[in-house]
Amino acid sequence: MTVTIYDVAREANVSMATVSRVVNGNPNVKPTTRKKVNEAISRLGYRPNAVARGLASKKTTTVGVIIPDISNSFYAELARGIEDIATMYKYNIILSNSDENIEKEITLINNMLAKQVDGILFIGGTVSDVHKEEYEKAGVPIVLATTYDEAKTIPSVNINYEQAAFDAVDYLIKKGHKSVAFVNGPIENNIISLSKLNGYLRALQENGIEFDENLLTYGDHSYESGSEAFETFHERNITPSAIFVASDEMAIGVIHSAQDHGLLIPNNLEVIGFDNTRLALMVRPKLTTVAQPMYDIGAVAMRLLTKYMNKETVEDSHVILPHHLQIRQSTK
Amino acid sequence: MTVTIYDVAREANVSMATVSRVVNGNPNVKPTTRKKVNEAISRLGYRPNAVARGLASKKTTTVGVIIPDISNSFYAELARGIEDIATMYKYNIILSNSDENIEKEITLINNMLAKQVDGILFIGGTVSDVHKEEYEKAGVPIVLATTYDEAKTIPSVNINYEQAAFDAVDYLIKKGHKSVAFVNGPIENNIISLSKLNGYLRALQENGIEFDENLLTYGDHSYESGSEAFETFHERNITPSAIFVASDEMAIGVIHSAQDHGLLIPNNLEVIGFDNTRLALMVRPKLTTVAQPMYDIGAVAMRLLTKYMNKETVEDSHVILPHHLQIRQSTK
DNA sequence: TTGAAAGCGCTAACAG
DNA sequence: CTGTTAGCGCTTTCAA
Repeated sequence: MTVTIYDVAREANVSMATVSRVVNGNPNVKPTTRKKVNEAISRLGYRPNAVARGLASKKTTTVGVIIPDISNSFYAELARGIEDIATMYKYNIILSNSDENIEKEITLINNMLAKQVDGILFIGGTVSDVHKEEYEKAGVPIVLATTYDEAKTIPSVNINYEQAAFDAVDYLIKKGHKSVAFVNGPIENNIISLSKLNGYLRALQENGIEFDENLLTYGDHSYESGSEAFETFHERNITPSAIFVASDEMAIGVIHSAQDHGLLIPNNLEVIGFDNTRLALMVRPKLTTVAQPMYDIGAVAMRLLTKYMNKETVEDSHVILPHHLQIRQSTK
Repeated sequence: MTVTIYDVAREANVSMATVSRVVNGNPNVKPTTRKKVNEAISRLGYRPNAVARGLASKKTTTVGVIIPDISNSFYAELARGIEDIATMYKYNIILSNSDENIEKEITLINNMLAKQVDGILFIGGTVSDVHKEEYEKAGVPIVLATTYDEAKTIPSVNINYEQAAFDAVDYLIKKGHKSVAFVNGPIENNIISLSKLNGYLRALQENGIEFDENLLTYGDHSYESGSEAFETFHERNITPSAIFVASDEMAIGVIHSAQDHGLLIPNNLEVIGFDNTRLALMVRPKLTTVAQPMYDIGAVAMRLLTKYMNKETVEDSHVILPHHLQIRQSTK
């Protein structure tokens, strides 16, 4: 039923080794022989069995991608970058959602390792000691994206989140705002949210503004939690003139909630989001936001992983991609 | 270096067959033996090699998913449904983007087949005769989602797109609109867009309204193309009082463009979108739209595929999931 | 330039 | 209940 390398060998009157050589593009094959084999291959409709190949060669040309949630447009964009580069380098991707749940993550890592992936891309989430242990005994290269381990021992691709948050808040303060609120993402166990917080704090400090904890609240990056965040400020009886929000979707929630309270954006309230997802352009007023090159982060991370998998020497194992403040209509 | 089933067998003083049995949960193992083996396994940190297993058993517990574009939130949501069910049934997913490009699709199918996937999920795109040929010689089950083949020989999961479009347009007409415009998606080679067009046409006909080709235009489902579509109507010097748009993102483009022309939504113009993506709730006015259960389509398609892979009998190979008109603020 | 042969790590009869 | 023995389809020395 299935045609194997033996069938081709017989059909072409050569040994299976020769067939293997032509299939793998080994140059040590006489052109005549190569032609003969290729003809046999197409005549029989032979398709090399990647599983057998993987077993024999110990390479599967498959990488595991652990991503928090593919239905989140931020990660979806990242995934596209990963996949495009993977395809370019002839790798396939096994994609799994972790929901940033440590147990799931560990299970996924083990599952992927069992499938003999040649490398793993770990997106978002926190890198705990448990992860590190797994990675050490993994025996395949790992690259992190939009996250990093505290000790920075694992290669990673990120932007400078601290600086990015600083830039946004500093911009607001420099425009004269004295009370800039901040709606951050979940901070427990999240090194990225922590960095953003640090950037916020530093911007206050460098501008001689004292930190007011009433101006800080948290959401889960959803639109709804953005609305709730604004309500929280409202209930606290504080009316910031500017709000920096840790993601676009939440920022839009904040804006709509503010508008429901009769505020005009940006005249009564200026808002800056984070990520620069497609969403930022699809709302009115268009959202001013910290632009993060999501596709590129995925692409660069995958490229980095290919280097490790090919045992190329890597000059920079901790890539920081540029970010910028994309000014639009939610700020004056 | 890597610990194999042999190492475990030696460590536990049993044969490799016995180890294989306990690893695979075969009941024919004396509890004492099982315990002994399990201890050896954890002592050695043994992890079964799925590639070797796949070669021997001819099952990889991996399915291929061909999707137009994972960065598109519609497909991303669908992918999440697929992945969740796949995980539930212990399958992994190899995910690849096709951009609805036939050549890529064929390449992907062959690549996945080479990797010995146990089944394939084909999302969106057109199912041509070329596809069918590939599928026939594939030897593994295929399920289509948000598309179907003309002859309906391949199992599929969809909503009734014709009826869905009809419902939206009929709703508009019944409200008194005499000229309802339609911004459709690309129609060449796209059976779904075609169905929507048929639904639009039928709604006109059943309500005794003559079709006016000036009221019909096309976009590529992007926000920008939605804006352009409205401009097209404007240039044609026609001012529909209601527009049905084949996707939410385009609908929002239409709305913003209309607003830029001074129109009030929904007072001067009513708009209905399609899909009910998260987006529909994140704009003001909130978008009235045809709700399509994206997650469920993915989930059901994956479930259907598992049935075929397990050779279960399937009662209904062409699943039609329910849709409904979600009324919000972009209609009166 | 080609072939023979030994695995890769596991499953699955078949015996016992 | 357990062990023996063939492969699964391919890559990869090693010889020739």
